[in-house]
Amino acid sequence: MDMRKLVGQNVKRIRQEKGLTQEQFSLVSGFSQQYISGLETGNRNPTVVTVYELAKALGVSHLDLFRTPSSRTRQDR
Amino acid sequence: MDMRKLVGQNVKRIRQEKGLTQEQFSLVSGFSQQYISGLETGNRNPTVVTVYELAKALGVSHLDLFRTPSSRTRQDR
DNA sequence: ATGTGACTAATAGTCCGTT
DNA sequence: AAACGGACTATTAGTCACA
Repeated sequence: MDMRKLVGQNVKRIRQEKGLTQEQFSLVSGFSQQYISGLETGNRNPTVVTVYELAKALGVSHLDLFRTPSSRTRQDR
Repeated sequence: MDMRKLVGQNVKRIRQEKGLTQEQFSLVSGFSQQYISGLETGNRNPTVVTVYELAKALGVSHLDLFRTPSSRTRQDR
């Protein structure tokens, strides 16, 4: 399991569900657009504190950023 | 929410449930006993990849290391 | 609107020893 | 058996210029 990609894909999916661009998410989260890009493409290995800040900015539980597709319930999708 | 302490307490609890000492867990996980000590006391901020490796060594899902007490079901406890 | 390469400062994680 | 500290190396945080 590639945790970098898992977290990155979850951030990307939830961000898009909220209708945010990387630049808009950059403003609300305080992270740079480039850093968010690196995260979403799975090129970053964030710490647990960083993931928590991302989840907070997205308005979801930190657990949501660690879920695999199979661990998400149908109503999540 | 202090993610360092949350992860640390979960590691400590599950390790103890398995009846492992920090030194034994050090051997199966490949992380040093000193590092595990720092983790469990909430003084470390591990990366998501590290948390995944810890979970694998403990034989649990990585999600189990991110759960708050209130997000754990009764049969977990 | 997103991704990449290069960069510095901070910190993740090591090994040594000690308590 | 668990925690603490110092010195050390590898990796991450976070940015900028640009594609």
